[in-house]
Amino acid sequence: MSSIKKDYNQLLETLIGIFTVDKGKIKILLMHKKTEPYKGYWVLPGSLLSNNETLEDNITDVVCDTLGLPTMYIEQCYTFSNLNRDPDNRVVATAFIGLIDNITLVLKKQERDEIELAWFEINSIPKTGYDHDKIINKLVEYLKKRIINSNILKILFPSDFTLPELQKVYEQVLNTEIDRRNFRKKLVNLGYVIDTGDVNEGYMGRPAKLYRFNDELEERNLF
Amino acid sequence: MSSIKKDYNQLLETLIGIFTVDKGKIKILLMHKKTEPYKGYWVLPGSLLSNNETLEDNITDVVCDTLGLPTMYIEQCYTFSNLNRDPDNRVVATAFIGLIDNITLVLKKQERDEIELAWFEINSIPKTGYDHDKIINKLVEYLKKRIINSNILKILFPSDFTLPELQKVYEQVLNTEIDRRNFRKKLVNLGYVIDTGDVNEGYMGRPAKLYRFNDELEERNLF
DNA sequence: GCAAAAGTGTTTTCAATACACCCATGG
DNA sequence: CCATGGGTGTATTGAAAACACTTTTGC
Repeated sequence: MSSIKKDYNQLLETLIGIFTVDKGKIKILLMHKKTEPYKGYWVLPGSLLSNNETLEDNITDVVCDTLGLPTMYIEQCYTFSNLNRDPDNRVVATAFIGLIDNITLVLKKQERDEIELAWFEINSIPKTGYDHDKIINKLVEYLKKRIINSNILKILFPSDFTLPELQKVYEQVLNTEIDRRNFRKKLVNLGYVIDTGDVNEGYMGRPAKLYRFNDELEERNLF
Repeated sequence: MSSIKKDYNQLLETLIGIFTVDKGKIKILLMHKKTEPYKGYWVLPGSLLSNNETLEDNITDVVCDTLGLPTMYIEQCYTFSNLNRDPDNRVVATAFIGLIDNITLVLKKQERDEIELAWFEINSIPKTGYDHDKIINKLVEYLKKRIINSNILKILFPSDFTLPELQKVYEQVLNTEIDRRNFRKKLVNLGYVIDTGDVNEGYMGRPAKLYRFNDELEERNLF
């Protein structure tokens, strides 16, 4: 067995792209790297897999313990195995997406200072280390597909969102403009969202009504 | 570095579910295991990842060299990392799907005899070794989603298929019955398939017309 | 001529699209 | 009262769904 392990010996790491929506903009959480290699660049949070944990356990620990974030919805996306992803070792990386709504997030943040984290709009990714630009691209495309083909937006919008905000997300994902009246008709008339009766005051212009997703609705492609 | 490798030292393997469609039935290719553990059980083909290859290179070699099959369309699906997947070692497995049309397949098969392979309908999977039943399930679900959300059926039906055959595939994937007239209307009237002018003779009943997919059509959810 | 399987047309319903004006708030 | 952004209704088009009979072949 030990002879086998010499020829077949890779390191395995997890990486996570944590996404949220802030004022209708999809954002990803990146970490500022403080050590070489790629010191000063931005990278996806993650860690090496040890022998006594699953990939999912590992990435959950990264989110909760290392980043100090609340537990959140996580999905595995893709495993990257290019030979020179990491300049020092052969490291295979399994990448995840994590989703957290903006409200839950604000409540629990800022418990730790030794790690510098920042949110970036997915169209304005800063200079990244390793092959993380490629991985971020894949994660963003994966997220977009999932938003279109499933109802995971419920996770990013647990309650009390406005239709203009939701529409902006769909416009980013679909890369088109959507007619406001038709968007509203679709979501409200087909029963995907429910009027909470509250409105979103304190912004410019007429206050927007607040909605929540209808939980009883089956998963279906909306667009 | 070597101290790190002691704590973080996993084996990584690839596995592949190769799918085809035969007379409207979706089938998966499994391998009869000739050695312990799980001797006599059926498993997904695969191999351990060595240090100088990517997962994709590795699984392509399995398909072409080990199984003696033609190169085919391959997609990565999921990475399984449960601690006791393999009774002997900690092995993390990245699973792929491969798609091959029945015609190409028949032409190139049977070049090797030392490996026993067989096709199984996805609703009649035999007794499997390791956690491969769970992995097969995931691969089948992944394939179904991809069939619904993309146009990969073009790969399984490169040309000259009948609409009743294609309909059977959709019925398996969607787990519903589809009206023959509406199915035909949708695919033909909306330009997804094109009448080749040939027919499928030699079977019972009226011969079915042969179609091919319209290559110029954009990816879209049909159902 | 009978069994097996495939092809065909019409009507109704509902969602998709296109499009312009009015309303509520903050400053 | 004006700027900003949000809400609303109608008409048209096109696809989805429901539904029954006829055609071609093998035996």
